[in-house]
Amino acid sequence: MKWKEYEPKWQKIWEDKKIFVPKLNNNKPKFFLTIPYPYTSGALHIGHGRSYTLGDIIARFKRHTGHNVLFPMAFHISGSPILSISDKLKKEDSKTISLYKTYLRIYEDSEEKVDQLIKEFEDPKRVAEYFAEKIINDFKSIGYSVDWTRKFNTGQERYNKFVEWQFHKFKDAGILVKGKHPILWSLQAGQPVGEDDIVDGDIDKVTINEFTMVKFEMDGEFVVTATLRPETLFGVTNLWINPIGIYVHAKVDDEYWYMSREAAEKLRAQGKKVEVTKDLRGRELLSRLVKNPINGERIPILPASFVKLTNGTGIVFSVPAHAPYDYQALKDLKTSQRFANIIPNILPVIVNVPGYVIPAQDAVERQGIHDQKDPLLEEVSKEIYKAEFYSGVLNEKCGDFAGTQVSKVKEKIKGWLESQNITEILYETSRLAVTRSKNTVVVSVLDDQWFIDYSNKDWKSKSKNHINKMKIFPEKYRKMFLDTVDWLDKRPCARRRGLGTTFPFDKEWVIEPLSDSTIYMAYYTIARHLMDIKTEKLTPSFFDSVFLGTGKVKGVSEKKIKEMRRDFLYWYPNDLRHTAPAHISNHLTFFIMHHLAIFPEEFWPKAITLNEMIIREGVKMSKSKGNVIPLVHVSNKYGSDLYRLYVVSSGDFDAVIDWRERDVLSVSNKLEKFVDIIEKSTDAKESELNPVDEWFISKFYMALKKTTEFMTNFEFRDAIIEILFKMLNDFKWLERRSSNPYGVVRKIAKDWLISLAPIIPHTAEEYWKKLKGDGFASLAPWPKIPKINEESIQGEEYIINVVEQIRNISKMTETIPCKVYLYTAKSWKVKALEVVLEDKERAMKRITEFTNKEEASKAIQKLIKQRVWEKFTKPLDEKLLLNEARTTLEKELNAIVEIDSIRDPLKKKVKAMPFRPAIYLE
RNA sequence: GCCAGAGUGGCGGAGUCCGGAAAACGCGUUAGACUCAAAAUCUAAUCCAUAGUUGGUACGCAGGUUCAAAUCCUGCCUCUGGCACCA
Repeated sequence: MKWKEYEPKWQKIWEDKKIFVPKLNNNKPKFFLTIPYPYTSGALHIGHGRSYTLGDIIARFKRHTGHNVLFPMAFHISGSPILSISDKLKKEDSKTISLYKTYLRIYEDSEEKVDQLIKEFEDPKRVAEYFAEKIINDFKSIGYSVDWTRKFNTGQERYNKFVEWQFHKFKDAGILVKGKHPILWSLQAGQPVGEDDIVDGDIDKVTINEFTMVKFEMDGEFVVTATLRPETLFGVTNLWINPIGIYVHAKVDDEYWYMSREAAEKLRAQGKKVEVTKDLRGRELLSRLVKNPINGERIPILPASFVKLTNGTGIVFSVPAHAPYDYQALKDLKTSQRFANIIPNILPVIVNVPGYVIPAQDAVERQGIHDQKDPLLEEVSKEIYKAEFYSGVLNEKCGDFAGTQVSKVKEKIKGWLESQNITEILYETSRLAVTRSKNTVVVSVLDDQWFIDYSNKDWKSKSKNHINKMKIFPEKYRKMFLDTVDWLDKRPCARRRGLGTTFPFDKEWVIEPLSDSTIYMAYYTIARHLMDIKTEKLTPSFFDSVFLGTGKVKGVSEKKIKEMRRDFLYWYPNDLRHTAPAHISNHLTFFIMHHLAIFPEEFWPKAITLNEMIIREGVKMSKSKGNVIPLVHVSNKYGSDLYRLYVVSSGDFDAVIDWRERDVLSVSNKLEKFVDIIEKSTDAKESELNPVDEWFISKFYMALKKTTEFMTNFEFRDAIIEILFKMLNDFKWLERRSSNPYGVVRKIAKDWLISLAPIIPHTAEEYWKKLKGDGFASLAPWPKIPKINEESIQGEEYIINVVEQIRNISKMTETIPCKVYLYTAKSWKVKALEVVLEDKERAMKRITEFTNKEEASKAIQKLIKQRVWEKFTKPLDEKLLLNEARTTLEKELNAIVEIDSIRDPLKKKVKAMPFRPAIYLE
């Protein structure tokens, strides 16, 4: 792996000569490329590297094609992860300590240094700084052509000022709103919890479900049930309570409610005033009658063991015709003496579903379920729910809602019930969850939450319009963007904890980490200037004047503002943003929509490209599996050019690629071979070209032509197959046929290097210098394609085909020939070929021009069937070609070759066709 | 559950947009060359049949449209990803 030797050298030279730090230049088109800045909580791995590598290849290719390229980078430190790392280290959480020790050992040799850093990491800023610095080195070691002079991190005050400006713009645009919002909350600690705080939160995600609480009146008080299917309220026959469960009687705001003890706690967390007046067992309420709030019907409270106290309010209403659990519980109760006379005996069907009469009963009977403890009930409930939701229609028992589909009317019914004061909302976690410090996770409702209101219709349609105009690659992701715009609603944009920018309109809040990273590409354009301006001068009107050309600025010279405005106008808009598809449903869509909300149209983003992830030996890389390859190991273990080449050659952007050592080795061998050929060619003398040499050069430029197109379209894999893998195969043939193969390569060596330079820049640079190329390979213009000699290609392919045919026959007959007879086609057949090549549609009409019309017609049909025009433009002088190639053929076949000999024992000569000589082996 | 994407040799995958000789490129396997030997490299073979440039079978399952379907349409099965406070 030679490249490992010269890679660091070139990285240093590039940096010293600042060749990737662009200056404003009006003689070239500009190209501004960004990739989301990395989050600096740990070491990056080869999967992250894939996106940055592909982005770098784009940047480099654009430089070759005459663009003035800006490719900057910065770091993200906002949000809770870095903060919680420091917290956990402070609390001496052993898991976190050992995880971070492993991270640090990637970079540090000495254990003392590791211990010292663990101590330092109790300050979150140190975590962020440390990894940012390491990531810069990692990126440099892969050869990324980044302009580092514009780097920053999202915790810096200057950047915070910029984000504040962004939020002022949102406020002006009226898309910043305030309201209630449910969040996951630690009951005992009284604070929000994130996924990383919850036990197994990363494996089994906890989400928030919205239950509807229905209040059933009983003597001026309420028995409160909870449900996910409020539309079934029309078919209620009774309530279910768990007889052995502990319930409470409590004053809730101004009413008295019965519910489980857990429910009381949850309600309190959700902002209700709850005073428990007494505890009671569920059985104490059995047989009592409550009033159905929608029709005044009096229904009994009955016992059921399936009712869970931790779920909802611990009391549910029973809809036996539609809920399998209810149906079964009722059936189980039939044997009970005590409730015999109050058990409802009709099952009111309120939803008509094709395929069912009484859905719950039908399903339970079909499955042969016998009691309410049967686990199959869970499955059956899902089946019924699905069937009713999609194909169910409410019937005449449902008042004004009769005749409508469940799926369409569900939300309406919910709203109606709420407006009638019959129901209230109860938020519930999707599963029971505890925090790492063993606190119960509940849902709390914040009532002063700030949102960005994406539901704005104009904004949505403007966004969709623009997305349709953008270049998105791979194209298949476009629909995902459009869908995201459709379902985006109000989204909380500030949080109670985490690093980042203080929310400008309420200092208790911090701007949420995805919302602070959507228009920062604009910040790059002026980042260098901002370094000499005092933070307090960076007011909203300062940014107005730089980015929008509107505000009046105090304390910053007009000249400076003008310079910044000029830089911004030069570089903006962002020509391309490259990242992973995982970001579509949030970051990338915000990126687009926020630009639309703040900037005029000429500054809206132009294009987005996306690439999938990397797995290793068939399995996902993850910390827990311990199979992660950190980016920092790449340059030592494989070398950067190999990594880059592997990333490109093993899959298109939208394919998940598999890092397999075996394949890496094979790509390494290819690269080695290429380096070897180029190396040898640097000393080779050029000589006069033979036909086979012409063939190779023509093939090269054909490949280059395709490659140029592939590179332009981001089809890097196809590009590398054409210009490297196929050319290496062709070189093998050249080596066998040509008297001076390396001299031939010498002729195209520089062009070959530049065509590969975006992908293997170090190798390109190294040999560019050896070949005495001008300046840097990284900045050299993309090679031009000369006129291609197609005949030389056709002639050589003809010979290759002849060899193949001879081998074929030899294999079939299992004979190794010592003499090979080749016969070329007769001249009238060559004429038939000409006729076909001139105009294949009219060929048969010219049959009259031949003496033997029947034979000619057969020959023409055969040629058409063979589609000769696809490979050849005109007849070849086959006899000449075969004679020229005779030595090669004899060497290849290890036999004597005779051309158009009179000896023809099997009468093969008559079978010869143009391009397909007849063959006889002896 | 909702939304999206994907199912092609022993394997990774081209080809699907826009229907027109499926399997490019790579891996693996087999044989040979070079080696004391191994690795690497090179040469050849790798769906079946065949003195050849030809015929047959095959692109998740079941249908449909068409002269022609991996490609378009309908239904089904399986897998993967995203789903909002996670960066």
